[in-house]
Amino acid sequence: MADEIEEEDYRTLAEFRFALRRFQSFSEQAARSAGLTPQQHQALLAVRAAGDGGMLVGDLAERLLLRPHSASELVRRLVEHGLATREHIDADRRQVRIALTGNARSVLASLSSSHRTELRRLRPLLKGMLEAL
Amino acid sequence: MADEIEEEDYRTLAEFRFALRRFQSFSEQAARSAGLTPQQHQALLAVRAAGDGGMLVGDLAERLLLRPHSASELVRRLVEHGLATREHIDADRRQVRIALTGNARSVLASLSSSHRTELRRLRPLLKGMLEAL
DNA sequence: GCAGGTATGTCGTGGCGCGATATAAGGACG
DNA sequence: CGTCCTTATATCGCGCCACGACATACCTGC
Repeated sequence: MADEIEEEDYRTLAEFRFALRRFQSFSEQAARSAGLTPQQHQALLAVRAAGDGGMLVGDLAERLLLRPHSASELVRRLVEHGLATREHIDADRRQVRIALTGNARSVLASLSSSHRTELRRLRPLLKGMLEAL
Repeated sequence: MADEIEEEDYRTLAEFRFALRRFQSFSEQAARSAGLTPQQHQALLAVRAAGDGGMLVGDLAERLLLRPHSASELVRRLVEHGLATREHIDADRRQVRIALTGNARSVLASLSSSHRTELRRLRPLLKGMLEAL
């Protein structure tokens, strides 16, 4: 498909993936140091980014590219760890609104700050790799 | 740490992660359609990018950010699926050189081509997100 | 030639997403 | 206002994969 791939293209693709893995490895380390699994961190970020109205379980599934029932399990683990609360909404009592606890917001603020710093550090590298494709 | 994170920063970080997940979801789909797990795809790419000399198990671990024994298991699965061969090297018989089979090279060429196309498609989006950080 | 380090491999475990299935609530329509 | 279909979330068992702990083979300094 498309045109031919040359030796250098393989190297470029491999380097790009290596850079992504390093970022994700940084992120995973940071999350675990904060007492979260990487998925829990992503869930907190997604909910927080949705704003004060919070987020429904189905919306979280959509943002994390998970099946709804997997998002449901993830939310259950968040609640177990005191990071989120669940609440049936009145308009449609099948739906569940997720809200973050104060502790979760605090942990996420710290994680987000270090992530922004790391991403700014990696930005030139990543931009260079995107050029090379 | 660093300075304060605002609402918009959360949204930016969340959007960036969402874009990464979409790329990885694309990649995972492509790999599975080609009969590979995502990790197997990454292993093939790393070995191929290392050039004709092939790659040692430990080098693969380093590039995939895995523990050496996890890379060893990954290579075992590659061999099981007819995607790679293993060979002890003469200079140091503890070390194992990995080489790709013709089938693996063929599958990887196709995957790499579609990945390059997809990455070029995503490039403007990703560059925009890097700017926004 | 052996003590200790290094490269790879084996085995059992745990976390997480999924498929299949369940529960519960809303909606359409007679 | 019951029947049936759809939607939103939840439960359960399973499979995959990376890991820790440990094992094995081999190299290397002294």
